[in-house]
Amino acid sequence: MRELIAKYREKGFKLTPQRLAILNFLDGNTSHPTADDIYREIKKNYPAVSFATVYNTLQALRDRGKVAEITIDFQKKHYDPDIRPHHHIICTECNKIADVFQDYSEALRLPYNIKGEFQSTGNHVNFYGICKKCRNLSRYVSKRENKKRRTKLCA
Amino acid sequence: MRELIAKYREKGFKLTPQRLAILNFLDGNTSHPTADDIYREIKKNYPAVSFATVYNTLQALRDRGKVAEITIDFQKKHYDPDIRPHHHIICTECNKIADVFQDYSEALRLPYNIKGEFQSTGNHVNFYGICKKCRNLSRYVSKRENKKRRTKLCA
DNA sequence: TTACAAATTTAGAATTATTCTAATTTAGAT
DNA sequence: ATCTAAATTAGAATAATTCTAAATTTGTAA
Ligand SMILES: [Mn+2]
Ligand SMILES: [Mn+2]
Ligand SMILES: [Zn+2]
Ligand SMILES: [Zn+2]
Repeated sequence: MRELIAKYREKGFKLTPQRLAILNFLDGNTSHPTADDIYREIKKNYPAVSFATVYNTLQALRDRGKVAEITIDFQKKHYDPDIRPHHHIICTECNKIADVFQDYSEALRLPYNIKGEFQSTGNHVNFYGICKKCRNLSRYVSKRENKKRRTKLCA
Repeated sequence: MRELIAKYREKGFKLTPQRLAILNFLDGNTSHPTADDIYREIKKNYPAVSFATVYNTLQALRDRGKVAEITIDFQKKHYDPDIRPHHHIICTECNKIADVFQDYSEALRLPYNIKGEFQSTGNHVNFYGICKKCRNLSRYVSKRENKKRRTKLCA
């Protein structure tokens, strides 16, 4: 945490109590929170905190490459304080997200027709699945609203 | 197109002129349009068409597994009338999206720790890159707003 | 054909996530 | 202690999407 502070103080990143709370919440967090998740958490200790502050801080961190936004949820952005390259798996029942640390770059070669059109700079894999908890629940629950499940282009 | 109509008429899917226009626009379309793209296109021939109709139709198609939504753009949903399993590459400069038809499932094995927690049902790869057009442009344009580029968890 | 119920269309309001604004406060430097 | 740039705040603005309720249309069956 000490180092965190030092790390951010450079580059005119002012450290306010609100920001420290946000930084602290994010540090080592593997839950991929949304802005709202963060807001509700920070509000516990800083009841006057504003939504704008959360967004401002996230933008500041994002612009400095300290958090990543992940494209996995249709409704809202999720933030990831772990900026090491990695992938994600999301439970299609409860939307729980987990990290997948594994480099597939070697295997993810683009087909020739694409290589002519695009110069690839990176890749990110979204895995879909059912988490353990939901798998157990589904024993007792009839598979309702199956038709409403989104069509995913899953391989 | 004849078959398209027959295909949708089953299951109480009523075919209105507006829907036919949408179906027609989507049929074989590889541009991954947003709801707004579709709306603006349909409006050319049906100036009175409503946004709600576009969304309603997309929902109906989605619920019947006839179009997929793709998670690649932070701002809005893109729709894909091609529901064969495939992946995408997006230009980080102009957001152009292209299809990547290649099955990487064999290589995309989950690490053991995840296998215990999730039962995987599918995967989707987002590639990032620069398209040919933007690559050429960038010769003449200074690399502005480089700092504002989002941190992507690219491998 | 005609009649009809159920599905669809529509304008506009509502909702939700995110960004912007402008006045006030605060952090960090001197 | 002073000062300025940066950060905070409430609330308004924006943008994508969904909802509502009344009017219209479709497909079907008499
Ligand atoms: Mn992660
Ligand atoms: Mn596609
Ligand atoms: Zn789950
Ligand atoms: Zn491009």
